[in-house]
Amino acid sequence: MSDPENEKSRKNSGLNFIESIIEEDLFNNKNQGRVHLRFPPEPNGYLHIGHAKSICLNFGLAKTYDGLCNLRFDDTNPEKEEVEYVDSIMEDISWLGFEWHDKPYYASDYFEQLYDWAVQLIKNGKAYVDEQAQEKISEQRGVPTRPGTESPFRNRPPEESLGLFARMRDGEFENGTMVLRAKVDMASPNMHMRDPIMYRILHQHHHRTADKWCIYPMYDWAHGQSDFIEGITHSVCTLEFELHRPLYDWFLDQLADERYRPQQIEFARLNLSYTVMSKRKLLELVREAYVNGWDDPRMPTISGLRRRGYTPLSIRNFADRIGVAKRNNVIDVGLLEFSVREHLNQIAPRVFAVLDPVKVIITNFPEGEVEQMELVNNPEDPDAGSRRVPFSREIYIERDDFMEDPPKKFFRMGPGREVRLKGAYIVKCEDFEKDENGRLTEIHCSYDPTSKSGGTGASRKVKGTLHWVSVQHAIDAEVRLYDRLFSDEDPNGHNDKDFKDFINPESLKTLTNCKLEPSLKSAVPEDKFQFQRLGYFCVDKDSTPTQLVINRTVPLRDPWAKKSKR
RNA sequence: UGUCCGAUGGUGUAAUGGUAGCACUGCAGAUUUUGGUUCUGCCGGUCAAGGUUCGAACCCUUGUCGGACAACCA
Repeated sequence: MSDPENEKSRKNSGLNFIESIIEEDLFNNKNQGRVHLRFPPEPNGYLHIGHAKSICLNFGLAKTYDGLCNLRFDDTNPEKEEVEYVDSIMEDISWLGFEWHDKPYYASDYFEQLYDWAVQLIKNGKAYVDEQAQEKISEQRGVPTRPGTESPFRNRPPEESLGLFARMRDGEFENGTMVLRAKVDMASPNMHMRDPIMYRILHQHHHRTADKWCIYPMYDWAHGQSDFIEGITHSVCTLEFELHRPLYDWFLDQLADERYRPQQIEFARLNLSYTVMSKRKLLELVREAYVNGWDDPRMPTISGLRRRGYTPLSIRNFADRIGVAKRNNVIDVGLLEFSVREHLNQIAPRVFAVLDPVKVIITNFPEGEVEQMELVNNPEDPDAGSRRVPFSREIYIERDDFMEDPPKKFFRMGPGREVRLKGAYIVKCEDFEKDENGRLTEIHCSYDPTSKSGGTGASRKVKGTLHWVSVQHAIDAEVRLYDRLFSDEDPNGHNDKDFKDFINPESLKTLTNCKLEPSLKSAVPEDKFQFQRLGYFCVDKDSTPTQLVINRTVPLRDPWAKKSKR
């Protein structure tokens, strides 16, 4: 874990409900006082901010209770899973700043053990092979309000099931012709207890076990037993598995005794406003090219946030702040933005960048002269030092920083108005030029030579301070401005519409004529800056040695923009 | 008309029978060579009704509302 000093001090208030459970268990010396968690992703997609909540929870719990946390790939469905995803998941967890215990674990490593246990269940009359068609089984399962009916194969002799199960494994049967079912209770009000399927036949290559298996265990059978094998004490998952818990416990009843037994605990998943969070929907955005890949900076994926310029600490702080509970929640995406700003404010060097440049000529400044202005790199960090920024007769300022007919509260440049060029001189607008379309092309100013930063005339009050870049020293860049991907707070919340109907057409604006101060020349991908007065930005991996490409992570808070919009 | 889970300011989350607090947001002000940061203040909440109790957000009852469950997905 990097930079623990910056980490928010843990728990100045009460415990969350999972911490309460763990402390209670510790007090009772349950499981010999061990605390062992696990993060169990299915490698069928990229990790997103919702997973980050779970990662921070599980690894964080292990850390605070001096326990362990495994990374376990829940790879029991070869139809959807790929090594590409395994790799990205490991990269993302490491990047977030967590280390898994020992090595990456895989549910697929337990296939043999799971098979043996399944055989044991059959022998004990707790499981049977069902030869009915899928539709038949589904029909017999009934509905939540009505009990199901038993399969005609339910009470076949264990020897018969044993033989069939072995032949299933040997590949004698086609996909979908047979399943192994647990014999629980077809009349249970809990659908998951109505003789759930433990194994299905799937003649499918697996990314780790290759073609060794043609039967694969279902989630309910694989997951709890994997926890059991790994010695997991607290199996933390999301709310939708609540109804699975009786089955989780039922399977464990067949194998475990009171000396050690993992416990499933469910918490409410993260929902973010203006965002979709399901892997299926994110996949859809990628496949249908609404975004440019899983790591598109507009994606709520960890890799997208990384490319956007988020830091691991900012995400961890976010996870701390949102808390953990069982009620459904929607977190304002603004809280995530607050968390990056908070961290970037501490660490990001300030630089000058003009995104929409307009030329200013300082008419009384000597032609050909260049002054090196000393600028502080980060007022929040005295150790960040300072740098020299060249100033000359022609500079760029932001088009937005000039108004021909400004309102009284506009503290920037306008005809006859004085503004300070940050770190340089106070200038006064004497004149401006426009083209035939009325578009501003050039501003003429005079400067006060005594007003140089630090000089005698510099202390006088001037309403506005602008950033600037010297024309002859400027480097060009492409800057990508991102906005939320969806224009609706809850893109999933409309029964009559698809979430993609709410994609924000302005979620990406590309600016190609941006001017940066020369110190940015050596910047490399993932370098982060505050473009003074604009926001936090980072260098994108699309940059080339001759062309910088820069992403806007998040704009600065801007009360003026908010006010002037009204 | 089943089972399970949940309900505290706009959004989250604490208080575990004893002053409803914190964060984000919003609003107002101070500081500021970033309309940033920082600082100060303000607005704003226990789903409802009964019950237990000296005392209830917390315990009990009933109701209301919301969510989850009917893949050979996880």
